[in-house]
Amino acid sequence: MATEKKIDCVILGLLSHEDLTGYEIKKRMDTTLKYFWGASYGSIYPALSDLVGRGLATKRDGAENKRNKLIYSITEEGRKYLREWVALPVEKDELRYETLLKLFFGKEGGPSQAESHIDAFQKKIEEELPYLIGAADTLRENMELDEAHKYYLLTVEFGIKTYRAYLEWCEEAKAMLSRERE
Amino acid sequence: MATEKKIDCVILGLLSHEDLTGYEIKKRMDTTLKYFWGASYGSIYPALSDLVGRGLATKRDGAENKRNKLIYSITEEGRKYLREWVALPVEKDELRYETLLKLFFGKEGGPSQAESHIDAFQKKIEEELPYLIGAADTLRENMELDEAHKYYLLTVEFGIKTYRAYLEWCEEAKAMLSRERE
DNA sequence: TGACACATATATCACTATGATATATAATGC
DNA sequence: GCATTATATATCATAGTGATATATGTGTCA
Repeated sequence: MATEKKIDCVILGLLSHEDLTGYEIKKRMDTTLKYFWGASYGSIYPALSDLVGRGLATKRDGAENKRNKLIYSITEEGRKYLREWVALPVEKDELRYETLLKLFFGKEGGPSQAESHIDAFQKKIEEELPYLIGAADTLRENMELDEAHKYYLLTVEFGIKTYRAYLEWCEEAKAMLSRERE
Repeated sequence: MATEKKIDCVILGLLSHEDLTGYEIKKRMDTTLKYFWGASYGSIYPALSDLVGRGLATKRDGAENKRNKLIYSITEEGRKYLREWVALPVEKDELRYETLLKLFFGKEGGPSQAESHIDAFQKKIEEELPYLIGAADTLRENMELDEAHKYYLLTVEFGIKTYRAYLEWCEEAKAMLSRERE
């Protein structure tokens, strides 16, 4: 049980809250989870078939419309698997920032190029931060509606905290670069 | 030129500073770069052969000892390739924190389990932060020795800033969980 | 009402990278 | 002298990405 595929665990986690199609799972990944986890269709759909094959999820036809909609639910086995995985110690926390990689080799392009990479990074963070703040407000207002909300809020506050630190760093980094340029 | 393999770019970046063996490249990855990038032997060795095949690096025998030591250098072509990649806009900055994923599904294990995941995370950060602070001090003392040092310092300061934000979050998150438990 | 764009929905595939493992030698410690 | 650790290269099954193909429903505006 030490080598769970992460994709299985994320999917089961999402299914533990509500029944979902593969497409909806991808949407959750691209909105709610994207700040700390990601997944592509190329892993989601095969994983869903596999989970059904292992009895951790079930598939039913969303026959209410003409679309080829397949709705997945978690089974008791699946919940057990999820609980066991959540209880295990974390294996890896990984940050993979191309911005920092390019900055590390920034000598190649010089200070003004480095600054424009920082600018682009800063702009992206500034755009995303309001969504995180909005999400935190919504969750705080609806804390009592679902026990899961307090855990969601924890991860959102992590995002807000780090994004604010990023923005501080952006200003300091740019100041340092322009100071050096004189 | 829009779909460079990242592994090629990191290796060329490291080789732009000094000649290295595959083993030494891995060591740089596991120490200096690990805070924002990673790579395994399984990608480094094949990439080195490939870079030589494409004329972006050269290989020579480190015959000074009996070990099968192969030393790689960057070529002019390789430097050009590196400069072009550094100039291109960043494609992806990705955070993949299993700690946050488990916390997001924290309802499954309850508050005390969530707290112990936060504790483990906090401990790891507290252990690593002094190294980053030490690295920043060393770099600041030797700024004039190498033009690259100011870019290295930029990435180290990013690490320090975010790690401090992480530690603040840990305390707040644990306080929130214990408040909720009453 | 027809046409166009966009969102929904599933599926597959070439390719990138990981993580584990195998193999062997040099250096270090006791 | 022996064991352990560090150095060093290489390979492979597996996980996951990103792009692409295919097709249907939905909104809109002329």
